[in-house]
Amino acid sequence: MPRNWLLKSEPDVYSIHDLRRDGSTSWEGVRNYQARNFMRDDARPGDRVLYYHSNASPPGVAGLATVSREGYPDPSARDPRSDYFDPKASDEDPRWYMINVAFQEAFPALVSLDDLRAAPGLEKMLVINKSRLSVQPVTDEEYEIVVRMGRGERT
DNA sequence: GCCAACGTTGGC
DNA sequence: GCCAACGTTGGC
Repeated sequence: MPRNWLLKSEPDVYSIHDLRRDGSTSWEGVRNYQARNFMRDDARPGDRVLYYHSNASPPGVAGLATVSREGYPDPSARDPRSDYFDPKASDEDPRWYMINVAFQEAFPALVSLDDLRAAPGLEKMLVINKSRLSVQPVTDEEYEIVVRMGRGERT
């Protein structure tokens, strides 16, 4: 059974439309231990992804993706020229991990954070309460509700 | 191992 | 651009 995740990206940096253009991408640059652990330990190919635009107006879920590669060391942590360079990362201890994600679909209209807050069944979504976590698990029920909202289906 | 200082995230 | 929330760092 695939798991469900919500991944945040700032659309000015890398939006769902960039992902559609590229087909897939490596999710580099996550520098938070809880988010890292989810990618390193739990994410598997075939897991389902809600693609969330943060720092946007409005913020919200912009589409769907899938995990296309399980967690592996994030090379940007070892690259001194990268914005994501971490001098404490090493070959023996990569410290930071990333996954690959593949484009699935862009919603016809954004499911805004306000929409999420207002939707029955989403009261416990982490994005509403633990808004800073950039990789977070989503329950099957939450996933289905958000997908229906994103596709404009009536419940 | 505590906790103050600091840096970052992200909604507004 | 502001700033509250919160994660991380480092001195003790």
